[in-house]
Amino acid sequence: MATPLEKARRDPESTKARILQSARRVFGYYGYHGTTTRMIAQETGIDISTLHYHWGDKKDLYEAAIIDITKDLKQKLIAVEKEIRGLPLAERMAIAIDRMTDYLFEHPEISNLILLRYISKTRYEGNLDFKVTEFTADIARSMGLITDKKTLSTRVSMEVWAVMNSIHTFISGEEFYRSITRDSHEEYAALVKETLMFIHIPAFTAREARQT
Amino acid sequence: MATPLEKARRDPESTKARILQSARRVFGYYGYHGTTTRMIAQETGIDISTLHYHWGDKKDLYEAAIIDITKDLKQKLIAVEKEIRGLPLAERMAIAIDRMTDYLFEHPEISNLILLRYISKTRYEGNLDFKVTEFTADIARSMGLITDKKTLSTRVSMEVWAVMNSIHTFISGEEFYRSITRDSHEEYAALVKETLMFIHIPAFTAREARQT
DNA sequence: TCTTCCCTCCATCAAACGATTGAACTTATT
DNA sequence: AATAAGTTCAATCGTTTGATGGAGGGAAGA
Repeated sequence: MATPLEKARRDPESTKARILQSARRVFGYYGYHGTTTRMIAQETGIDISTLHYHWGDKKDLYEAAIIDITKDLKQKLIAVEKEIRGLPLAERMAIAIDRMTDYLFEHPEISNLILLRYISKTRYEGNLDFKVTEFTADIARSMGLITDKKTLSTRVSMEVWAVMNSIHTFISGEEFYRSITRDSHEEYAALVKETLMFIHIPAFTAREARQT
Repeated sequence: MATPLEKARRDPESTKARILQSARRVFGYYGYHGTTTRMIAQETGIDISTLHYHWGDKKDLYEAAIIDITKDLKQKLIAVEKEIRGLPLAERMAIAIDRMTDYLFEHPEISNLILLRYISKTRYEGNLDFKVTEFTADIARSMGLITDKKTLSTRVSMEVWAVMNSIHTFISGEEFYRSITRDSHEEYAALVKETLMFIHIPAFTAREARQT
């Protein structure tokens, strides 16, 4: 039994899937309350009632968008993990940062929606019980901080969270930051990678050096 | 000639100031569009029309709240800078992180509102031309990354931004994060400081060591 | 051709929202 | 006491918002 979301992910040309794509972008840009169903309908090029026909009410569509971006992000993380497996720590982190920033710059709404969920609250009680824990464990394993999921301490997940959020804030903050520096997107993206590697790699390699 | 905001900051007991305080909290918690003027009025314990009498329309109040938290943050940064001046880099950063996290945990709406401005957009064109540049320069000088404001490169301001945003995300994300780990506030705060120092200090001290 | 099912839009509703009006109340000044 | 200025609130206005009902259209099968 396929959920509506799974059907939409399989057929990206369908109206249902196009609504979801628009929803990701608009929700990511303006946040939940800053987005109206009319905005999403207009972005998709359809009537509001068509939107409600496919996705139910606004809250349902929002939650579908959240789950959708989570799946995309997880998929990407698994791909990156495959690529860096076995490499030395510094190299592993450098490649992971490079790939993830590239990917998130192409899909900034992922970073936007994730950060918005951390920071801001909707006025409706959301019933999305996120599996952030196992999600974090995936990254921790990928970074070589733990060997299996059972040993994930709060301290380690905190470190993983710091690295991920550092990337997300740079992606989400591009428009704001570039409005000050007047850099091009390419300059900004290069600067982001440099800075992320400069800050995050030394901490983890230094600890590895201490431990061996 | 005192602006309305300056008057409100001088007399914290006035209705006008109490509205501003409520506005900071509610805007910070729900974001601009997630906040209604009625919510702020109720939080303050007054009627909506009183709110409009003192602060004009919603947008004006929002911008006053932004300016207010910016002034508070700047004031705190100056105080911290005085405290750490002359100390070695690692110690300087450790104390700065300690003081800033303590302060922001007491006023989480500051972190919330700052991050929300980076990430999410309001549907109204904001005319707050922020002096983020000189703001960033203050911190850079405080961290000992530059000696005077003129030499602030984009790269250095990027590093400053990364550190500040790292703190902000941990402050703003407390509720979200603790809903998973079930830690107490005290445990969380200690963990945040540890993690922030673990990640951010090595990068800067390593570079200092290379340069001397 | 007729029927059925899926999909789309027009028209519309009730509730929520930002904002204003005008009356009443308080305080300070003369 | 009388006047004026400053402040508060109940009532209300016009608009936006989320959501729905019902009519129309087109494809597939009988």
